Amino acid sequence: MKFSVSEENYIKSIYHLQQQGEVVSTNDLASELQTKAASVTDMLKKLNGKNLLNYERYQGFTLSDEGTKVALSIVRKHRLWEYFLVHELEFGWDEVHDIAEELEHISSPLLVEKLDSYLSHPKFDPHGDPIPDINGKMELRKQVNLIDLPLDVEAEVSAVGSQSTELLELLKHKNIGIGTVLTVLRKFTFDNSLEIKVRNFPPFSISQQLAQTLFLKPLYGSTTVGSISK
Amino acid sequence: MKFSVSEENYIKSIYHLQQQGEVVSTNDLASELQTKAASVTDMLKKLNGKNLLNYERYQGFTLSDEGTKVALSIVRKHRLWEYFLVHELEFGWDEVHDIAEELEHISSPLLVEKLDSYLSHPKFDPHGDPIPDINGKMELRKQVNLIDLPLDVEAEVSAVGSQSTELLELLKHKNIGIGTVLTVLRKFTFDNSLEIKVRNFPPFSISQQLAQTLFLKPLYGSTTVGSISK
DNA sequence: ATAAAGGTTTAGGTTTGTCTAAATTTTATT
DNA sequence: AATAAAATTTAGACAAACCTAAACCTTTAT
Ligand SMILES: [Mn+2]
Ligand SMILES: [Mn+2]
Ligand SMILES: [Mn+2]
Ligand SMILES: [Mn+2]
Repeated sequence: MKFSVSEENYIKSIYHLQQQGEVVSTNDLASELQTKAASVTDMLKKLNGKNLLNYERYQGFTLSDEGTKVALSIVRKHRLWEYFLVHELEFGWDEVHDIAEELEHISSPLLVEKLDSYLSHPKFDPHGDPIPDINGKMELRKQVNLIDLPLDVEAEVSAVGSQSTELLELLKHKNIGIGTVLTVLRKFTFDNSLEIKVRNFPPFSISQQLAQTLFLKPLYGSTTVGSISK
Repeated sequence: MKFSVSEENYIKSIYHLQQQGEVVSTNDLASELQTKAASVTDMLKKLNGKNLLNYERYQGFTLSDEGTKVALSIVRKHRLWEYFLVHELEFGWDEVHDIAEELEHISSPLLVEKLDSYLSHPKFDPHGDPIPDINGKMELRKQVNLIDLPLDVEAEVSAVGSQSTELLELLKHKNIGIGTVLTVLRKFTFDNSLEIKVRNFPPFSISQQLAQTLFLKPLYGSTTVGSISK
């Protein structure tokens, strides 16, 4: 089955929203896709007609098994292309999202598999998110939100919770990226800000908003499953 | 200025038709794009409104300077991606046209330039066609049609006149590709077929239809400018 | 020179994906 | 339980890119 760019973008967005809160609402999807609720309803009818959704009027919706398979294949393409752009073409990890948003719709399955081999079957994209294999299986990296990281535990930044330019600009300024190793020195309850330490830098502080978008993998033990971004 | 996939496909097709016969007709463009003349007229009005064409009702049309610039940038992307697919991803040169037909519409100019660097600024695509540089300039390879190649002159296949699967299947069967060096041993006037010799193979014969789609670069001297395919 | 043929454009529709405004259903509040 | 608020769907329109059929030019042939 072949889908339009629009259909694919809807399917992928539903997939991402489901990662957070099980059932998805019309308004949430509209705001995710920067469109209007009425347009979403139209598309829901179409996708439901193609058996990609579990959908009951007024009750929210989720992807069917078939829909999930389609979503995972788009996510696979998106993350493989991001990996290619960063590791082969030398883009910055903060520049690749919009380009991958287009490349993910190229339809050749053979292309995807050749690209995957060419890149030696990478397991994670440049934002730390796992790349589904051809069957939709992917590694679940054990991640902790920075907010939940205990004091003095060394951990490596492994994912960021959004790809907004604003966030990536701030991370660049603070010299934080995927792979950065840090520990939390203090937590301030007044504003939930954190004092953190990165090797070779003096300690500095991070706002609650920023900490909430960072996911880390503790270097020794201490495992929790966290949420996952695009 | 940003154009839709459809607009870009029209612009590129007009460019290719112009390479053959100066002014382009509605019907020719319709058949090139596998669409109907009425649809072509609709699009001509649109492109003309954007100053991409020289168009007068009933009189045919050509690309304006602006239109030519747009066309060359799409051709550049198409051929760079084909080069990438063949030389990096190990596709056969007969498998890449349709994928490049999609990739050529990815809109990031930075991506194109990074890809060009990554590939070390190739000058010709896998079908022997020249790749325009960022300013639209490209090498004009001196080519002769196989029909016009004198007897016993060694020449290298440098371009094929179409990308149809049927043609490429036949070329594969005969072990002819870009780079193949051959000489013409005899010409038969009855059916215009040719007896040719490729190094390490016994002589074999080629039909007029096939010879007409092959363009070659003589290895010593003997220069003519030939036409150019996609 | 006129008529026929061929090529091109216009008129009027369809599909896809979007929108605003109005109607409907669900959920929250008193 | 009734009402107000919020979320969702429906109704009706619109632009893009197609289509068929009919009308309109241009070219070719008698
Ligand atoms: Mn996309
Ligand atoms: Mn990513
Ligand atoms: Mn194309
Ligand atoms: Mn080519």
